[in-house]
Amino acid sequence: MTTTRAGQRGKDGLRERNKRAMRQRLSDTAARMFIEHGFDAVRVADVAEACGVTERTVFNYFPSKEALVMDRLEATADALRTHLADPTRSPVAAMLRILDEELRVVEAGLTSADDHDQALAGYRRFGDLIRDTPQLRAYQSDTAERFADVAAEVLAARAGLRPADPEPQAAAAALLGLWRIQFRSLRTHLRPGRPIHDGLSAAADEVRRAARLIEGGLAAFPGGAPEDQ
Amino acid sequence: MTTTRAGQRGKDGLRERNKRAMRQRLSDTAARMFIEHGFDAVRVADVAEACGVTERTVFNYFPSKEALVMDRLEATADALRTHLADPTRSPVAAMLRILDEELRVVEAGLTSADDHDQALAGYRRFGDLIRDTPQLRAYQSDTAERFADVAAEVLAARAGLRPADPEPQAAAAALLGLWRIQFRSLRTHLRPGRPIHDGLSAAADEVRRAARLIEGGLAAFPGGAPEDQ
DNA sequence: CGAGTTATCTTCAGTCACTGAAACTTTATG
DNA sequence: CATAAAGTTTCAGTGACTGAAGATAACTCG
Repeated sequence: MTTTRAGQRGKDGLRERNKRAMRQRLSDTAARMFIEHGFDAVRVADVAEACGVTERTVFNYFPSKEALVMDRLEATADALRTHLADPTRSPVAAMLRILDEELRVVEAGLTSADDHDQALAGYRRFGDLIRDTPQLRAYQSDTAERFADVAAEVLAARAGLRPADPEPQAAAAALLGLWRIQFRSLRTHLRPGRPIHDGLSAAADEVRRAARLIEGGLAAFPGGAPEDQ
Repeated sequence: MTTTRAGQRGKDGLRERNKRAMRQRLSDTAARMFIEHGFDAVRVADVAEACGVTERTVFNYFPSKEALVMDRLEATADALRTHLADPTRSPVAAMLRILDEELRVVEAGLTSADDHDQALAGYRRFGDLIRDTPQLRAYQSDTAERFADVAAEVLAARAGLRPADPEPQAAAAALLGLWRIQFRSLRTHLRPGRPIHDGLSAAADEVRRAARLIEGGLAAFPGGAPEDQ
């Protein structure tokens, strides 16, 4: 069994580099084409041809047409596992930390571009693509559900409960709500012409408002409960 | 334009009856076949053949293979619109009411059967089918997301906010979490051999525990926040 | 009841995502 | 360089889903 040497397995090597490059190229090309012509109007074979490979090769890299562009979400699951487990912060505080980190990633991506407005427009078009494509929204909500399962697991471990117990489940659902709110809020407030930092803090504000509500409880929902009884 | 007379449009008539019967027959047949052989092992054409119609006809009745068996969920959206809007109850109380109603529907369906254990086994197998079929889970979480949008809309109207505001969004996410918990809880506690009413109240208890948490706020999450600071 | 209108079903031909297997090419290793 | 491993292409196929045109059933009205 002539196997790969332990010293360089997994990282360097021309093979690995090519693979990462091709993966990125496929994803970027697909995003560009989907944005320009619409998700349904572009066949996987088209993306493949545009990258000079076979359709089969695309499916060797990505498990589905949707994953071609939604792959980026997968990073969040790790963040959930890492930060939610920290017992020195409340679950809501931990989630806010995760979301703030994502915000900073977005900020870095946008401000590092030559033309901020152009970068913003690109970000926004990608958001539009997701919003306008049922299959991508479905993919996203499926991902969110997996996130919720991860969160429930971590929270249960913190609290000495089982993941299937109602408290971690309910808490996970509420926390994942914050994630969605930030996503939606970014789409709302990040727009060309508006300063990036401005939009980001507007989004962060809305997330904080939501966080305050679920931290303090829906009993405080405006116009909600009859006070007495 | 010789159009249908107003007096009987939409309800009676042999045509409408046949249509409803065929729809039910397709759905039931599909559920039975999916449960027996697995979702992927049954082609839409198989379901069609078993019902003596063409594959094309199946797709005239249902927009997708998944909808063939997941159609039943759609009723819940109406309940959300109706009950969540009631301003005399808190959002959580209103949601509990909706969930309790669904519980009673399940109870009625199960206790009305000749053999309770058989009915329970059938219910459970259907739950297993959903749990074991990624495409059906995806369909369900997509449906849940639409529910959340409805809930956010209604809650925003109650509170004099816009549906996109963070409070209704966060509240809707938390409330929909309760729906999922009840679903999961029913699957856990409803099992052949256990009295139906027993399983139902166990499920109701878990939902109430979750409701208490989100009503009072995640600040009370066990082992959660450091008390001071 | 019979003719005409309309809704629905069937047939047919096609698109496209996705998969498995086998031949072939490129990269890594001794 | 020889050889193994990994990656790519080619090929052939499955199955969900769609549009269009013709056949059939059900409803309307005279």
